[in-house]
Amino acid sequence: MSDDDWSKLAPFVSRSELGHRQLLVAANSPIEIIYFLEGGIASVVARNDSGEQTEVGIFGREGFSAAPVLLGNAQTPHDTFMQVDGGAALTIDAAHLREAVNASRTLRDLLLRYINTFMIQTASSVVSNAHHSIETRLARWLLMCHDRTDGDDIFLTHEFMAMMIAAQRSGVTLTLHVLEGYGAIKSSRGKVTVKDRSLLEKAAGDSYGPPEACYRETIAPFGKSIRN
Amino acid sequence: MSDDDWSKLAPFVSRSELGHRQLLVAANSPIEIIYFLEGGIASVVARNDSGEQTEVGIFGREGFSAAPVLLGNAQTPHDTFMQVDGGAALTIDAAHLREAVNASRTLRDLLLRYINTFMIQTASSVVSNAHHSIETRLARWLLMCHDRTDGDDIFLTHEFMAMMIAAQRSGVTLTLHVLEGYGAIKSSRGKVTVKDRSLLEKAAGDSYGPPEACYRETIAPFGKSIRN
DNA sequence: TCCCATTTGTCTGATATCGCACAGTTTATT
DNA sequence: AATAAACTGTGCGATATCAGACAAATGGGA
Repeated sequence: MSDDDWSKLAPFVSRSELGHRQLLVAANSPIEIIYFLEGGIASVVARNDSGEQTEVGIFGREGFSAAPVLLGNAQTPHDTFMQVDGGAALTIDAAHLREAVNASRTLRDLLLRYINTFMIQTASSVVSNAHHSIETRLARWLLMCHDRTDGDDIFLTHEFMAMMIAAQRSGVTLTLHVLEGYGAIKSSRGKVTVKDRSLLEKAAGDSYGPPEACYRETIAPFGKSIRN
Repeated sequence: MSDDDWSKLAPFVSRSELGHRQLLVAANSPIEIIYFLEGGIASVVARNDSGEQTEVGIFGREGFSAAPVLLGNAQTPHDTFMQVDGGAALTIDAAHLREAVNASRTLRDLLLRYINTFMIQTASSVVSNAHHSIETRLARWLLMCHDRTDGDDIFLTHEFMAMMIAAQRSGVTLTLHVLEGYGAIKSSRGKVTVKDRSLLEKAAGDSYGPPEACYRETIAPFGKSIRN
């Protein structure tokens, strides 16, 4: 982000420690505060009438919770919450952000470009849920988490991963063992450690890649905040 | 759209007849021309390495092919093509549209709000592909097509629907018979006729609704172009 | 009118995943 | 140290859907 844009935002930005599983955006209620993560991973989740949850996207340091606001909607049907703890986030009032974005074309373009990569990520999930096996989906998802994590440990339970990739918990346990058999990861209670990323990428096949490529091409040149 | 915004765009807008299955946006190549459909239905489709296609979204009269452009990307990993013929579209140069959108906040807000509903639609497809049966997915998809069609006939082959809902062709044939058994539709060669929309909605359950609600709340007030 | 390409109807077995249950293991609590 | 809670390992029948084949029907073009 340019110094100029930052100087416009800075007066309204504060910092907030994020709790475990903290809700950043509640479905169907006005969005007041926007979070720009400093670390950790947040999940955007759709909840259906019977309470079943499905992940439609994730973001970390590279992203923010403002997509609906920047697209002119005060609310969204999805919940957004912290999934992997990561300390704090920069926060700003929705109203102030909207104002700044309308005042600065460069800021607007940067944030909209991110929304574009997020859309592509969601589209990628449509494809994965449609055609890929649990093994492929899990590998893809672990890669996305790894991209947004410092180090190689990802702290999550099987139950949680199951929700994220839309599978049974027992299926996740089984599949983690398979990936572990490849030597791609090491699975232990509440934690998955990435041992050999290239093996994970092999397992994910072409399910992993397009959103990341888009990010590299359209956003990374303007500031490094995602790995690679 | 306001008269003022329209007067700014009008000089650059032309009209173009659309051919059967015409490609509106080709994946991974610069987007030059934006289409605003006057009728028919277009599909946004992801193609994977093995040529398999998966639909990530559809739009009709209410939409346009400019999402990546308006989000600051000159290209996209997805193809967009006409799926149900519908005559013509208004077209405009990507560059001119971008200019107009940057000049007019009201125009920008309107188009971005549409992109928001499109994102919600895609998110909804993530959920469907994750959790819903073929019957539910097909019902949802027929409803979305019906929303964007004049009259009750939807001209499509089973093969095509299969691709759209990520299922086998034979599964679609079977499921159409089931829906026909309910009295919801009538299926004939190359055509599905909606007989009782409420029965279709019942079959779709909560898979259908959120994107449509968002459209009604944030866009419909500013100009009618989708049914209901 | 006839032919041929397209579309649809209907089978078959194979299989990935579900849905659930329950036992074993690890961590937190007191 | 004892107990409870959370998490993981594993098994098994049920089932939706796949994957593919083939025949029947339809409709447009020669």
